[in-house]
Amino acid sequence: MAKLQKSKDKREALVKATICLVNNDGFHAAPMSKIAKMANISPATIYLFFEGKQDLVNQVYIEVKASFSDYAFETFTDDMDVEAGFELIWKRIAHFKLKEREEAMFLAQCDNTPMIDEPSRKEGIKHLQPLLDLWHRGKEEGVLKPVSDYLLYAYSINPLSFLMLAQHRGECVITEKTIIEAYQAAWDSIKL
Amino acid sequence: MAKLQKSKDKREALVKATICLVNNDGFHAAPMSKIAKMANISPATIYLFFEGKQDLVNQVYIEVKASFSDYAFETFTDDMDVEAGFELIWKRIAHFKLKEREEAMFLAQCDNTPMIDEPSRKEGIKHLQPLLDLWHRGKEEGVLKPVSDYLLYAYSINPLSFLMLAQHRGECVITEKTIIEAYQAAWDSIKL
Amino acid sequence: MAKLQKSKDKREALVKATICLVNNDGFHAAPMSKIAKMANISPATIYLFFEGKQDLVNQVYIEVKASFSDYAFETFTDDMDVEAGFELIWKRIAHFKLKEREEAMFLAQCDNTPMIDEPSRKEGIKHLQPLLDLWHRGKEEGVLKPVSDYLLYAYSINPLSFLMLAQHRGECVITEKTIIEAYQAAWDSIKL
Amino acid sequence: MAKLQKSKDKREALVKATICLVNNDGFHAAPMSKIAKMANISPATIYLFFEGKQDLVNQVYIEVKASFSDYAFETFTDDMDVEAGFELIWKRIAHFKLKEREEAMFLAQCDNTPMIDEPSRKEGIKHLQPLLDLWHRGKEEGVLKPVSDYLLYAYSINPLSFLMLAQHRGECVITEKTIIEAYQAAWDSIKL
DNA sequence: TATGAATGAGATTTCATTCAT
DNA sequence: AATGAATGAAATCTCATTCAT
Repeated sequence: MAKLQKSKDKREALVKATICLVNNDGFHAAPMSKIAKMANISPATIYLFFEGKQDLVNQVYIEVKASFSDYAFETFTDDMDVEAGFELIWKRIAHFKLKEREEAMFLAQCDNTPMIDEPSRKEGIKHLQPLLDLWHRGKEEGVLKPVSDYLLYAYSINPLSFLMLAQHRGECVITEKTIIEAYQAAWDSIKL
Repeated sequence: MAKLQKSKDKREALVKATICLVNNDGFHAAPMSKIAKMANISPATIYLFFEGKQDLVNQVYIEVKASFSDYAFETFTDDMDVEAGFELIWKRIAHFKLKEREEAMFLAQCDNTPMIDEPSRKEGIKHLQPLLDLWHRGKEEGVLKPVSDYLLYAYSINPLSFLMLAQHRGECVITEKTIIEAYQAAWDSIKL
Repeated sequence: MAKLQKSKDKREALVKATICLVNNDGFHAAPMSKIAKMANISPATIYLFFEGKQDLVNQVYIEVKASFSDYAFETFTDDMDVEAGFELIWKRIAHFKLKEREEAMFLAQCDNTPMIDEPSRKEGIKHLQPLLDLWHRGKEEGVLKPVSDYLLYAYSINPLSFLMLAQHRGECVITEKTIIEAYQAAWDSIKL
Repeated sequence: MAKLQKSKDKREALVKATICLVNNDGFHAAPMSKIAKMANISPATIYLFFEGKQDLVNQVYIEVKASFSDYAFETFTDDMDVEAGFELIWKRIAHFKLKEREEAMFLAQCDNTPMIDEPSRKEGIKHLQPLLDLWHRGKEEGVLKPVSDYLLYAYSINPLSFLMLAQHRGECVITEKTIIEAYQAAWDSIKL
C-alpha cells in the first residue's frame, strides 16, 4: 500500500512536470530528461508508467480533460432549464480555468496543436456530452440559435482559453468583473 | 534580376514549406532537413536567409500575420460607421481564413503556443491597430459593450480560429451558411 | 563502486584521447566524434562529463596543468635556498616534460594558442605560485636579476617547451646532456 | 598595371585578414568566409590566389617568416664579430616583434601548433641560416657555449615570443627597459 | 578576373529510449 | 520497481569549396 502510494506519487509528479514544462516551453522544448528531473525521478522510470513520450502526453491530456469535465459538470443535473444549466456549466468552466491555470493552459495548447494524436483527442472530447445534450435541448426549445455545436462551442466556451493565454503572457488580467462580462458575451452569442 | 528572382523563390519556398510542415506535424516535428527537402534546397541554404530555426519561424509568423492584416483591412476606411466597419473587417478575416487555410492554420498554432518569441509576437500584433481604433470608437458611441479589447477579440474574432482547426481535423465543414451564423454570433456577443 | 570506476575510466579515456588528438592535429582537427572513437565511447557520452568541446579542452588543460605543477613542486620546500630550490624545481619540470611528453606537448600548445578561455588559463597559472614566491625571495636576496616574473619565466622555464616541440617534430633529440646544458643556460639567464 | 596592383592589394588584404583572425581566434575559429569578409572580397576569390585554406595559411606563414628574416638580417654582415653580430640581429628581431606585433604573434602561434605543414615550416626556417652561421663561428671562437643550435635558439630567441604573447593577453607590458633586460638574459644564457 | 549563391560533407549537440544492476 | 549510465539516431548548424554568371 505504501509502495503503491509512492508509485502513484511518482506518476502524479510526472504529470505535473509535463504540464508545467509544456506550458512554458512548448512540446518541442520539453525533453523527457527535463520532465524526469522536474519530477525528481530517473528518465528510465518514466517508461514504467508510459510507453513513450507520445503516450505520456496523450494520457496527461486525457486525464486533465477528464478532471476538467468532472469539475464542469459536477453540480449540473439535466433537469435544469437550459439557460440556468448553461450558466452553471459555463461558470464552473470559468472557475476551473481560474483555479487550475496550469491544467487549463495545457488543455488550450493541446487543443490548438498537432501534439495529441487523434484517438486521444476523441477520447478527451467524449466527456463534453452533457453540454451537447443541453444544447440539443436548448435548440429544440427555441432558446438557443439553431447552429452546430462547433459554433456554439467556438463562441461560448473557447474564448475563455484565449483569455487565459493572454493572461498567461501577461497581456491582461482576468478579474471577477471580466468573468461576468465574458459570460454575458458568451450567452449573447448563442441565445436566440 | 533573374538571380534575385531565384533567390526570392527559394525564400518563398522555404516559407511555404515551413507553414505546411508546422501545420501538419507541429514545430517539434518539422526538422530543418525536412523543410529544406520540401523546399528543394540544401539545409545549409536555409541559413543564407534565416539565422536559425527560431528566426525562421518568427519571420514566417510576422510575414503571414502582416499579409493577414493587409487583407483584413484592405477595404476598410475609418470613416465607416462602427457596425458596417466591423462587419467588413470580420468578413474579410473570415474570407482570408477560408481562402488561405494554410496560413490561417499556421497563425492559429503560433498564437496558442510558446513557439514564437515575444518580440515577434508583439510585432505581429501591431497590425491590428485599425480594429482596436474602431472598437474604441464603438465603445464611445455606445454601440459596443464597454469591455476590454481582449474580451472583444476573444468573442468576436478568435472563434474563427477554433472553427478553422475543427474543420482541418475533419470534424466539421465551414460553409457560407456557417459564416453567416458565425458573424451573427460574433456581433451579438459584442454589440451593446 | 565498480560503476563509478567505469565512469572514471571513461572520463580518463576522454582526457587521454583529447590530449593525443589535439597534439597531433590541433584543436581544429580533433572533432568530438574522433575523440569519442579514440576513447571507445559514444559521442553523446562526452556530454555526460563535459558541457561541450570548449569545456572539455578547458578542463583537460586545468587538470594537466595541475598535475604538472604537482609534480614540479612535489619535493620542493620553501626553506631551500634560492639556487637549490630553483634547480630542484627546474629539474622536476624538465623531468616531467621528458616523462609525460604527451601532457607537456598539450600544455605547450594551449599556452601558445587562443584555444583555452581566459578563466581557465588563469586557473591553470595559479599553481605556479611557489615558483613566483621563490623568485621573489631570490630577487630580495640579490641572487636573481631584478626583472619581472614574465622575463624570468620566458628565459628559464619556457625554453623547455620549445625544445619539446622541436623534439616532437623530429628536429632534435633531448638527452640527459641536453638537460644539463639547458639548465646551465636557464640559470645563467636569470642569476645576477 | 592598375589591375595587377588591385590584384596584389586583394592578396595583401587576404594575408592581413588571415593574420588578424588567426591571432585573435585561432586557426580553428578563422573560417574562410570571415577571412574573405574582413578582406572585403568574395570567398570564391580566395581560390584565385590560394589552393585552399591550408595553402593560404602556409603561404602567409612563409611570407611573414621571410619578411621577419629580411628585417632581422638587413643590417647584418658576416664580418662582424660574434657578440656584436648577435646583439645586432637580436635587437632587430626584438624591434620587429615590437613594430610588427600582428605578424610576430602569428609566427609565434604557427611555431607552436600543427597548423603549418612540414614543408612550409622547413621553408620558413631556411632563412635563419645567417644566424646559424654566426653561432657556428661563435662556438668555434669559444665565445658561445658548445651546444646545439636548438638550445641556443630556445634560450636566446624564442623567449621573445613568450613575452609577446603575454603582452598580447594583457598580462604584461614590454618597454624599452624590458628589451634591455631581455637581451642581457639572452646573451647570458648562451655566452660562454 | 571576380563573385554571390549554393551546397555536400561533416561538426557539435540533443534526446528518446534502453540496459545492466 | 527503480535507476544512472549509456547510446544510436537524428537535429541544428558550420564551413571549405565550387559553380553559373
